[in-house]
Amino acid sequence: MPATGSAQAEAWQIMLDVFLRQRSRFVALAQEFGLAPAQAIALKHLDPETGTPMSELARSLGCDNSNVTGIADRLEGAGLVERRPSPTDRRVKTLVLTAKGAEIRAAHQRRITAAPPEFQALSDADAAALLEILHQVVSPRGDPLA
Amino acid sequence: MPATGSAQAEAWQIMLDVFLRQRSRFVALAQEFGLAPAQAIALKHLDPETGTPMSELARSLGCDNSNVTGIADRLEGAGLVERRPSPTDRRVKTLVLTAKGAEIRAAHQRRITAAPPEFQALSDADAAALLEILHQVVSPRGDPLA
DNA sequence: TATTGTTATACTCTATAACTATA
DNA sequence: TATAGTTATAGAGTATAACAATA
Repeated sequence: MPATGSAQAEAWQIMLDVFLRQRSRFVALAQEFGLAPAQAIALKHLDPETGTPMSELARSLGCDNSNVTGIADRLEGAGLVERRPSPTDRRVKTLVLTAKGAEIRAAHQRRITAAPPEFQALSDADAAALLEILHQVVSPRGDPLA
Repeated sequence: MPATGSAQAEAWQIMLDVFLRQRSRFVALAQEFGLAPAQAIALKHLDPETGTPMSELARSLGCDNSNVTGIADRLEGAGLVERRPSPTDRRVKTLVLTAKGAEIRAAHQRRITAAPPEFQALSDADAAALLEILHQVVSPRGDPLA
């Protein structure tokens, strides 16, 4: 069923289609690293330098604090993160990547950010044009699509 | 951290970013219709004309048959689908949308396919160019990104 | 009073394995 | 033998509500 309406709407609908088709790929890739999908997303949101307070992670993930407790439990159980008390606020626990966690996070990021063949097949000119247009949609700074 | 490497890879990485940002939107939208995320995706995959055999739905969703049993239970409990025996194979049950299910499916599709403001803001020329390039990535026929 | 993290509870999604009824 | 759907079981994600410690 072809998208009807403006070119803007049609483009969006194709993007939606791409999302949907990538879903199973994302799940399978996370699994390759022994991660459940939410765990992979959580790892991605952890600051590799400073670590990230649990409540901040909850906000990044758009979920409840109580949910993060369980995700952190499992990541900690797998030896990928560590709960560290905040020096400035004794209520806060900061999730910090272990060496193993940092390694897995980086490897997963490398794999997931590698362009699929269909993107690699674009001509340089098309890729450059695509990049420029996407930059308008997701402006480098600011709150794109938020 | 800016994407490094080819324009192809950079474009892909921006697409990934858009996916991630849409996640919570998708969940919230499904919830507006009283649907869990997987239920919304299942509804989308049901053929509104003929209905869809449960095992075919399992393949579309990339999950096990046993999983579809539960999803179908809940959709049926909500009065959105009906299990109907196949006339040609007595092992098969076809999931058919009820009137209410068809309505909710259509309304949800209308909402989710509406382009976000950032896409609507593209110039007609940019939108047309984007559309053309995306068509190369997801070719109208064939197995894009599969 | 408000926030952080936890616990308890409940529901959904998911897979595996065992089962049935068909084919 | 193989497939379609179910059931049982288990683990993961999610939210709400209640709680202790801290701000």
